[in-house]
Amino acid sequence: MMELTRKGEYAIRGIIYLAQLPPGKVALISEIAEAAEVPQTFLAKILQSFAKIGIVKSFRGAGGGFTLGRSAEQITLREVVEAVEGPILPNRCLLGAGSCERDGTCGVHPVWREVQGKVVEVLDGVTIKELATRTK
Amino acid sequence: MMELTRKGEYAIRGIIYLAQLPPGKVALISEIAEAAEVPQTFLAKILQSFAKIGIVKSFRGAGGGFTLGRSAEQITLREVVEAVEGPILPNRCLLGAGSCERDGTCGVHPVWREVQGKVVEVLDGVTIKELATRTK
DNA sequence: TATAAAAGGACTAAAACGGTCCTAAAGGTG
DNA sequence: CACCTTTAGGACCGTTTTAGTCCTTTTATA
Repeated sequence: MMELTRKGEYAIRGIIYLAQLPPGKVALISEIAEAAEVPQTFLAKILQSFAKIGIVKSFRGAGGGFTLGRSAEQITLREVVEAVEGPILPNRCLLGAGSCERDGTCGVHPVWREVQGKVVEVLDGVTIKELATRTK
Repeated sequence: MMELTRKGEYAIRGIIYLAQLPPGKVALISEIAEAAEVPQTFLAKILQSFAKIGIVKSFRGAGGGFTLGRSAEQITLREVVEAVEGPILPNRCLLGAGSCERDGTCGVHPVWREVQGKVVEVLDGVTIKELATRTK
């Protein structure tokens, strides 16, 4: 249970590759995909969605490509994972207030909240910078 | 991300119901399903699989039904969840040794291991007994 | 023997996953 | 301006997982 999808895996690999580049360098999607060993068109979708929320910047046309949207130490693993997989949410109950009618009566509720808290804490504590320097 | 499936949700509800019964009482699947508000045939499958691994005991024929396989304080939430959803595994990497060729080079690996550890710790720390007394 | 359960197996609709492909738009270059 | 390069967007698609249902068989009781 709780498995990261390929999409998430690919997203992380791609972003780490970008973080390992000399600052300011623009990388082609083809280059990133090859280096990260990820299907190119699939990665393109992922990075396009990242561009929308500012995690990466994209440039079209000749000389275009992708860069990180911020410095690597300002991007957390949590951000990347949530951007692609949605919020860390071990149970639907935890969504909005009232999203679970059993809310008051269900004793499992606080357990899921704790799990959520721990996972968020770990993923928030890791930056892409750290991952980039540790990897490879 | 990391969402429990309905199957997992139903399994927990069903087992909590059993834990709330007077010790030794045998409950019909129809009774459990109704009380836990779970589709009966679906819950039947779940409890049947639990019977195989001893989390519950089942009895056929008239007067039959289900009971807990052990006392509620000896069943952890982790056990129930893993029985139904498989092992807590935030990333495939963590499976067997060598299941991930990037093993040595990938800096994300230890993060997933930490996530796994925290989640397991929380779920292992909660017994069905606790949930049963807290619920309702 | 009839009846009351659970057990097992086959089946299914719908959603999510893991992509591909094609066209359009935007930005450089001669 | 025309052409080329590169990302953006949308449609599509096969496979797997989810979330069940239904029918038959086995086991136990009365």
